Amino acid sequence: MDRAARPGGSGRRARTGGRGDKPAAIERAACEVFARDGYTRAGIDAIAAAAGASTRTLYNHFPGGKEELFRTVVQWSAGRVREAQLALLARYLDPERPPRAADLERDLLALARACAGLMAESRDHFALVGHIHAEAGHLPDEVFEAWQEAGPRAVARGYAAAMAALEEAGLLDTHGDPARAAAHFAALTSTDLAQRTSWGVRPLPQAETERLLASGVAAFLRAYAAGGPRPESARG
Amino acid sequence: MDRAARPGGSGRRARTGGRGDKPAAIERAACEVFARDGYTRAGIDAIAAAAGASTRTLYNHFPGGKEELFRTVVQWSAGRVREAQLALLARYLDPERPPRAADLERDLLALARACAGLMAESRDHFALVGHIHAEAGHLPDEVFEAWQEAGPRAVARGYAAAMAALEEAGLLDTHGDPARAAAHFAALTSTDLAQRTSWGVRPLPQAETERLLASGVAAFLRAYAAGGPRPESARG
DNA sequence: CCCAAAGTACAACCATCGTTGCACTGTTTA
DNA sequence: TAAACAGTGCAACGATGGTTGTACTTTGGG
Repeated sequence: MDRAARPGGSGRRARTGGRGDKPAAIERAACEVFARDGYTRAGIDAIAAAAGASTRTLYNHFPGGKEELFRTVVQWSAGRVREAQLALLARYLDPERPPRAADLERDLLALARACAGLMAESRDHFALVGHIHAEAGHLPDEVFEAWQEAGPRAVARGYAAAMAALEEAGLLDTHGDPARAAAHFAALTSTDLAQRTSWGVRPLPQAETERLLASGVAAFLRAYAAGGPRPESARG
Repeated sequence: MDRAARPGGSGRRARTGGRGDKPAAIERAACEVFARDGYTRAGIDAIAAAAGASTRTLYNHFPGGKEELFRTVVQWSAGRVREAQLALLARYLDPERPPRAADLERDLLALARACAGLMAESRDHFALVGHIHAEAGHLPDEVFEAWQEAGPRAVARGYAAAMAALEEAGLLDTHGDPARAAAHFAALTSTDLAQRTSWGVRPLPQAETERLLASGVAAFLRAYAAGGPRPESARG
């Protein structure tokens, strides 16, 4: 944590010296390597090499070794992506200004597309998530809990709130459970996509992605749109 | 493969000797250990010990070592569970005798429950699936392909056919894509459950499972039921 | 100039692990 | 009884990999 503020410098140059911030470089590299190889297969040497640092420097900054590095990276990555996801949510489903009914599908689709785009950008993060799930049985409970709280659960709460707001605006009928509706929206868009691409590892053609998202949003609206008129894509 | 028919015995006792079939025991044990630990973390010694065999015996039956053992176990497990899933599908959604409209939700829910039960029984298999996804980048493409063909894709085809049959019977409107409808059914029931339990590794209270399945089936029917009367659970 | 801090290269230690060879023990079959 | 064979215990090899100590270089500031 708090790598920004450290003893020694009142800000002049701190330790972000000439050739860049080593600890940050190590974290980035560790994220890449852990994402690609998983905890067990990932090698300290590979991480250090990817960071352009020596093994010794790595241990100087992360005395806890591989384990501390993994915990740090997981929390860091989860936080980063959570913020990005919540930002997208706020951008496409601003609770202050709910869309008109006719625009709901368009906005949800834009949101789903943006999430898919984020997934493609944050390939490393989502690959890491896959490894976290796979190794769930070997992670200390507190680490798993901390990750879930910092990442998925926080995002889920955000989506639940957005669904509740849409219901408030008369656009959705969540059938009494906004959180469930949010989970179903995720299942019909992100989750399916994640599984098909093995958490961002295997590519999926653009056209297929598009169809997947469109049909997911359409199905969601058929299941959760408020009583009124059916969405456009329900024809036929 | 073909462990049943081997040279040497015309069937009397073959090699399934007094203390049980070693190769089968090794496969079972390997499935357990690979499921629990993943490919990299799993140890040959641990597998041999769990099978009640010596390391040497293991290598006598699987000269390809760890890799061959993994490939064998993946195919074996995928085949077993695929058959079980298709059997459940045939039992609860017999294409020959589609249910009456009023019973559709009941039958789908029974199917989803049965699948969840199978997931709980085949904990090892689904944990293995998690590891396969996580290690997708390190598996030879042919292995990954073979697994997907022997498992998920075969099941998906079965579900798509079932959805088409239900549409034929006038019970569903798949909106032109039975395969997509099948994927959405899976996403709203199994997939969501799988993620919540980290592929069967982490437990989920019975009541929560039940609510998850019921709401998933209900949402699916709201999205895909044929024009007629809304399902019972759609009452606000 | 000297010091302190950060970084590096190198080597070594220790543990784990996949794999193999070997000698030995049973049990079945000819 | 001897041959054949499944199985075992044991030791060893080679490789990998996490970790640490040490001595050396670089950089910036008093």
